[in-house]
Amino acid sequence: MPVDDTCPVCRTADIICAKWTLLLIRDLAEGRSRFCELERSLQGISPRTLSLRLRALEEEGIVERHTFPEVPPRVEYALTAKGRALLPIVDDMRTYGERWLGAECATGDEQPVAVVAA
Amino acid sequence: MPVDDTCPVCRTADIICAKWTLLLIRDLAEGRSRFCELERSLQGISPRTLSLRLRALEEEGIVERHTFPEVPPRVEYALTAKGRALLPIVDDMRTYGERWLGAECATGDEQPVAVVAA
DNA sequence: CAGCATCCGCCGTGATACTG
DNA sequence: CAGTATCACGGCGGATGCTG
Repeated sequence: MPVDDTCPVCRTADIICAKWTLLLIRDLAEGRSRFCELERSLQGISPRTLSLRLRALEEEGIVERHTFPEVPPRVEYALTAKGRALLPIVDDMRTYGERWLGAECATGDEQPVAVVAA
Repeated sequence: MPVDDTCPVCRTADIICAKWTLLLIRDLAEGRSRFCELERSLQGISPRTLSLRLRALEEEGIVERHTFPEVPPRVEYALTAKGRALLPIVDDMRTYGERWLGAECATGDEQPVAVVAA
């Protein structure tokens, strides 16, 4: 069900549209790096799902995993350049959400502020 | 399972992350407006899903529906201002897809071009 | 042409329990 | 702490058939 593999928009969507993924990237960008830390921050996520997301993003080269051979074991995750390159999208989505999905603006024919968008 | 309703990023994601939605918005932006036209363009979509998407976007105020009382019936869809405000996000996703998901750039530590991002 | 109704299969997600 | 294994469920999306 690839929808359209040749479409760059879809390829990007395939990566970031899974549940929790955007939040995860946001938290990673904000400096959260350890498994339990992310687990707490993304309240409600199951360890299984968090693990799946982290693994998938790692395989995409969006997240880097650093293991420290200590006891107790410590693992830290961080965004790669490819991961940080997603942040403008996240920011745009935040801006859109704030402008158009803030409260009761569902009519669509009034623009709350300016829609200049450089 | 609202993940986080208070997060504008998530509210935006809830809208555009459904399957076909991004393609649909893109096609609408490119001028395609009739049901059968969209159905052909989004090859593989079922009329049910297209209808669901269109309705959902209409309820969000992202798409406007114009009915023409003719025989055979004609209906045209178009993006509202709120819908057009999504295009920067789509563009960013396209840009990201082209830069980072083009072919074999999954390592994440080489940036294909510049990552300036205004 | 532009849909809606129904049925069904799939898989993404969550819950829980266990391991190194 | 940092996960994995297993199970079960819910809902999305597809297929088909019919209507105005």
